[in-house]
Amino acid sequence: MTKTADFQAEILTALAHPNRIRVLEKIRDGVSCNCEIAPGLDLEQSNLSRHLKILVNSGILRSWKDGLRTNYEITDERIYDLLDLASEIAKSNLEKKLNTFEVA
Amino acid sequence: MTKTADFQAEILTALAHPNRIRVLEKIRDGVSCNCEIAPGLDLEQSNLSRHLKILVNSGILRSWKDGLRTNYEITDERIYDLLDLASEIAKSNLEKKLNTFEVA
DNA sequence: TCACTATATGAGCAACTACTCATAAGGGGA
DNA sequence: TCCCCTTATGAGTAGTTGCTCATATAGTGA
Repeated sequence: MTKTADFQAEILTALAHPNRIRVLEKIRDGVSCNCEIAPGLDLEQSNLSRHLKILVNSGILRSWKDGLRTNYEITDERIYDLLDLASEIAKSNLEKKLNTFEVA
Repeated sequence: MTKTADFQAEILTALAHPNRIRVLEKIRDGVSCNCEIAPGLDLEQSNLSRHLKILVNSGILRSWKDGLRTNYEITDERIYDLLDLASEIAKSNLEKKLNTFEVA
């Protein structure tokens, strides 16, 4: 009874949303408080708050309060490696589709 | 307007299910037909068929017919690297949780 | 041809997700 | 103290997902 797949799926599920990926890219650039993450994402404040909560609950982010602000930090830099890999794979996928289109 | 995040999320969404991860682990050691993937997974035939379809539609698997059988093959070996990374990250996450438990 | 086998798909469903609007919680400064 | 600011949460909802049962499709061999 492999439970590994369940744990892997938990991480991947938390990552599998475009807005959460964008949030992580923002945090990657050193930004850390909620209010700095928001600009450019076009998300309702409550919606962003929930996405962040999902990332914290899954163990991908760590958060702490600093006065009014809540700050966020990645817990494991390998998350970025994973996202980069996903990006490369997605790119190859698209290139393959393009090729079959041109050949057809 | 970053669309990259959408493509990344597409791949990750396809991977983010324990049963699909188990399917991919089965396929990992080579080409496989539906009937070889099924044993041990405890999935309804129709359910397995739908999971496979999701993996094909997302470009993760390639499929072809051979008589009655349908065979499946990974399109990009880096998918396995991604799954391995997810597994390592998940493991560290659990270890961290365990530590905070012991310290508390 | 007919029966058998392997896979795919239609329909229905409970559960879940992402979202929005409205409100609550709680710190900071005048 | 009172008001303002930032973040979190309750409630409601449309859309999606994963699953099951039943049926359809299509290749194979007698």
